[in-house]
Order: sequence, then structure tokens, then C-alpha cells
Amino acid sequence: MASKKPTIATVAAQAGVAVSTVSRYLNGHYVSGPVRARLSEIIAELGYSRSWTARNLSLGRRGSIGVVVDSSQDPWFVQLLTGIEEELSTRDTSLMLASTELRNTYDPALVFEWIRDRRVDGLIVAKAQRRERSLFKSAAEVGLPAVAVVPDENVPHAQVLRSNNLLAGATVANHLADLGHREIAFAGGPRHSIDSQHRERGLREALEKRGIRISNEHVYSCDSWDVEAGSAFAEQFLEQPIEVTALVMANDALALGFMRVALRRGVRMPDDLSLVGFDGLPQGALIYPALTTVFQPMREMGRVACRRLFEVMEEPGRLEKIEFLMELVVRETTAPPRTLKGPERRLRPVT
Amino acid sequence: MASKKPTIATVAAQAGVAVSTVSRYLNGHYVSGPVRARLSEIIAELGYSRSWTARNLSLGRRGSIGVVVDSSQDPWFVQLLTGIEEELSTRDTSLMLASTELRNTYDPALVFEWIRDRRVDGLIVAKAQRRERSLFKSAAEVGLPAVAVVPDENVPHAQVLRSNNLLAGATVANHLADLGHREIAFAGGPRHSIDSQHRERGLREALEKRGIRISNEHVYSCDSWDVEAGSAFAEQFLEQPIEVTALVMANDALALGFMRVALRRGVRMPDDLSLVGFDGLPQGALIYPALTTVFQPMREMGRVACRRLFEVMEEPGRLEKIEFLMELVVRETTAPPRTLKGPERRLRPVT
DNA sequence: TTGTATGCGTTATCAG
DNA sequence: CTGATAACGCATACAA
Repeated sequence: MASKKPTIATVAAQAGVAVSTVSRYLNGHYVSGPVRARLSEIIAELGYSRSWTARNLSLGRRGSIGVVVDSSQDPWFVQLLTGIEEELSTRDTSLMLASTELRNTYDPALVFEWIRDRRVDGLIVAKAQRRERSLFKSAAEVGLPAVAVVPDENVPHAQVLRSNNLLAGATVANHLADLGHREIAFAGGPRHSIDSQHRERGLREALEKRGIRISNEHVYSCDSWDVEAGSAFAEQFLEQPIEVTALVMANDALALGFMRVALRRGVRMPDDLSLVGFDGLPQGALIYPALTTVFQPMREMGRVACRRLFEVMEEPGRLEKIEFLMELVVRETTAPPRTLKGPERRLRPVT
Repeated sequence: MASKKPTIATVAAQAGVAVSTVSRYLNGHYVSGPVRARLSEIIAELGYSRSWTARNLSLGRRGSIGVVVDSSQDPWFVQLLTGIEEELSTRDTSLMLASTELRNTYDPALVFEWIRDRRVDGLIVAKAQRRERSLFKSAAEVGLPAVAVVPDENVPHAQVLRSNNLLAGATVANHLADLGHREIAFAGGPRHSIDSQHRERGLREALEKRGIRISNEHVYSCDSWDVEAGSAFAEQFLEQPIEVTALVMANDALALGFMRVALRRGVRMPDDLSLVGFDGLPQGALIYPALTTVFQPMREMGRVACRRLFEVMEEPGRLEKIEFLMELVVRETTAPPRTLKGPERRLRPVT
């Protein structure tokens, strides 16, 4: 039973050198060969390891970063988190989580506390919206580095990681056009969402290049980005005969919500309707039929976000924008359209 | 632009008292009324807030706890994490995440480092298995408090949170019996899993009380707990005509995996087969048909795990076992069995 | 290359 | 009730 945890002083005494020498050794600064050897030996023997708290205090840092998101339950976020975790595991840094909607109502108070109290060395904010503006602002005011991952908004005060939604939309367009679809609908997220707009625009423009137009009456929008909104949309959309052969929804969550209702009402995908989402959530692959989607490298984004944050923490540097490409993942909800105009267009509601 | 961040000394000077007095004020110890008032005023005016690093150093703690799990992607874990987060947000404590299977292979090295280096004040280990034994052991050796959340194993050195799987199994039994099922199958998790065994036993015993026996050839087991294993099982199980009217799977992930394959092969639930899982993952409610399950209060367990950990951190206390009840959630995959023995038992594979 | 001295911001101890 | 002062464990100018 070790009497007490050895400190740098214990090691120094044992080795007959000054603590500063040990400190230098620990940090890989100059120490003579013999001393280095002796130290390494003693440290091993003592089972010494330095105190991160003391180190942090001395270095004037907190040793932890803050990660902010609407809800840590979000499957999208979970992927991002894994990336962050991966990067963090090599960095002697812990993380604090803040779900701004932890209790069903938006409450960023905790994050503001972090900023005010300098509780964290940096901030990663996922999917920031307009309401997060003031948060970035106060972070910037106290010189706290921040990176925004796929913010659906202009973020003037932070490093920014984005996906190329325009290209993503185009990818979908080509996929559907290749399959032979010419009647296509788009259901966006909230109207003001830039991401949604980009995905739509990418889709439309690429479609137009191939001579396909999305008529305005086939463009819809949902009030939020979540599964429920997708279901609500489906209830409406499926109320009347389907006039298109493919439906593109602005993200996977919406699409998943749509699918549940559609399946329950007897709409078969891709037979009666091809469906595409965006994001590439693992969930989409676990259901039947598996959802065709455009994959966003969330995990890699998590790693990069973290790395970039550390870069800026070490030396303030310019604000950067980093862009990621999304990649089409064809699964089971897309197929060539069935001969249209037949009298037997199916839509049999479940009793 | 604030010249520098005010420290406790700044406040003390400004108020004309000693730092120790300010410290006492901060910690709610004895200070006279007038001083208290003056201090509160000055602190507000200065925008002072104390340094958590310094505080931690002085108190000899790390200010962060470690949370260990196979994979932080696990939807079950995500629920638990939310509970932990909730509790943590009131506690000036951050968390470190360790996924022991972050890189596809089991590697608990990081956690052992935490323990050796005393990087954390406590440990929450989710779903510990036999392989985590040594981890709890070394934590105990250095006096690091640990709590195990639904370990599938005996854990001698930690606080333990469990669910009553026996009762959960019985709940399912009664539900199915009430619906009129008499031919029931059970597909467990890994053979050595205690949880799986308990769920099975609870099911069997309650069923037997109602005069229903599960024949041994209708008891299966999967190699792991995940979706893929469920799918693999389905491929086998559905190879031959279904001989039961209901199937109970040992958790939701397995059931979800089963469903995907079953649906693709044209097996309809609950028409052709009733299906039940355990855990109550949100995912189960988002698909069609929604999965009937037995809900485990993961989020509350997260909160309790965290609270209990803090209790033990503050004063070592005895090892405790806390038990939670699971609750039947009837959704769409269970219904009365269709008249059996008809010639028209359906099993139409998709081409 | 190494040692000395000081700072990091708090808390706790122990006189007053 | 309040004020010095010593930890807490490490890093880093600066001197040697």
C-alpha cells in the first residue's frame, strides 16, 4: 500500500536533482543523458505520474473543452462526439457536455457560465443556429476559441466546419435522374435554414441541367429537423394521391419520420415512391427498406473540429472555414420509377 | 477590455479583507453581515469568478469523472449519458469519455491510465462484462470510487445499478399470454449473459404459471447484443416455417436487427409473428411497426449513477446495489395471434 | 546543462 | 469572526 502519491518533488529528491530538472525532463526539454536515464528509471520505479490539475493551474489552462449541442441524443451528434472523443483521448483533456435543450426548453445558461467563469479552454458548438449568435459573441469577447460544426447560420466569430450541401443536392439529382425519375418533390427543413436551401438549390440546379424541373407545388418545408416533423409532413403529403415518383427530404431524421407513416399507410418504397435523405445516419441502414442518403463524415468532422480547436487554443490564428464533401449512399429506398400514369397507382391506407 | 482576470486576491484587496475571508464567503462559511454584503457587491462589480483549476488543486481533486462504455454510439448508452450530463451540469465537474471499442478492438488502456494517473475522481462503467473485472479491481486498489451500471457480471468492487430482469421477463410473459399466445420462442443474447438468462427465466416461469411452456427447440441465443446479430439470427430463424406465434428477443437491438430481415422477407409483424424486445430504445418507436418492448429507465439510471458516485466520492461508504424496475411498453409488434394451423401461414420471401 | 525562486488561485489551519 | 500563512504540484524565467 503506497504511503502517498509521489510528486515531482519525491522524484527530484530520489534522483538528487532539482524539481525543475525533473519538470524539464517531463516536458522533453534539455537534460543530460545520464540524468535522463536515472530519472526515467526512478519514475518507473516510483510509479510516478504528474498531477494534471497542478499542471493545468501552472499553465493557466482548464484542461477541458466544452461541447455544445441541442440534444446529445441526436444520432448525428453522437457520431460527431465519437470523433471528438477519439481526438481527445490523446490529449489529456476532458470535455464538458451542454445540451441546450436538456429540459425540453432552450436554455444556454450553462454555456454562458462556462464562458464567464473560463471553465473551458475552448468550445465546439454543433449545428449552431441564429440563437447561438450571442454565445459565439461572448466567447469571442473573452478570447475563448470556438469552432462551429455545420452551423446553419453565418458565424462571424468562430472557426467553421461545413459540408458542401450544394454538391450533395446535385448528387441526389443525378442519382434520381439516372434512375429515370422526372417528377420529383423536395421537402425541406425550416424555411430559414441555409442548409436546407442549399440542398434544395443543389438539387434543382443539377436537375435543370438534365431538363427536369421541380414544380413549386412539389416543394414543401417542415417546421423542424426531427423525426416527428417528418411524420407530420407525411400525414399531410399522403393525404392526396402521390404526384411524383421520388421525394427528397432535407435530412435523414425527416425521412425516417416520413417512412414510418408512409409504411403504415401502405405506401411502399421504392415501389410507390423513391425516397432520399441527407446525413447518412447509421439508423437509416438498419431499417427496411434501408434509406438512400448522402453521407456526411460526422466522425471525421468531430476529429477535425477538435484538432482545429487545439490549434487555435495554442496560437490564436485566423478564422478558417473547412469544407467537407458528402457522399451518396445508395441503399434501398431508391429505384427506377414504376411506369407512371397507370390506373393502378397504389395508396392503400391501413385501416 | 478587462486588464486581467480578477482573482480572490483582487477581491480581498478591494474589500480590504484577507483572502481567507473571501474564501470563506465563497464557501458559505462564517462571515459577518456587513462584510458579506460588501463582498457580494464587489464580486458582482468585478465580475469575479473563482478558478476551478486552483480550487481543484487545493481540494486535491480532479474535477472530472470518467465514463466508460464499449461504444458511445450505443443508443442505450446515449440515454444513460444524458442522465449523467443532467446531474453533472449542477456539479462543476466535467467528464471524460472512454469507448473501449473505439477502434474496433477492445482496448481499455486509456481507462487504466486514468486510474494510474488519478486523472478522474470516479468512474461510471456502463454494461460491464467479465473483461472489465480487472478494471474495477485496480480502481478499488487505488481507492477510486466506481459505479457499474447494469453490469452483466458480478462486480465485487463497485456500486451497482441493476434492472430487475426477472420481473421484466414476467411482464412480457403476461402480455403475450393475455393476447392469447401459447407458442412462444425466445432468442437470448450471448449464452453466458446473466441479463439474458434472467430475462429468459422471468419469461419462462411466468409463462409456466399460466400453463404455457417454451419448448427447448424454441430457445435460441445470439453471439452478441447488437443489431447485426439480430439480423443474422433472423436469416437462420426464417429459413424454415415459423412454428411460434410470438418471439421474444433479449434486447431491442437484436429485435431491430431481426425486424429488418423479417420485413425484407415479407414476414409481417404482428400479423405473422408478434415480437418483443427489451430496453425501450427510442428507435423502436420510430419505425413501422413500432417495437413492443420493456422500458429501462436509462436516463434516470444515469442520474442516479452520478449521484451515487458523488456520494461515495464525498465519503467512501459501503457498496450498494440499487435496483430499477422495467416497464412494458406496448407498441405495434404485438397482437393476438392469427388463427394458427391455417393452411395460409404466410412466409413469402422477397425475390 | 542545472538549480533557485517565484507564480498559478484556492482552501485549510491555526492563531488572534 | 478574521487574518496570516502554509500547502496543493508543477512550470518557467533567471541565475549559476
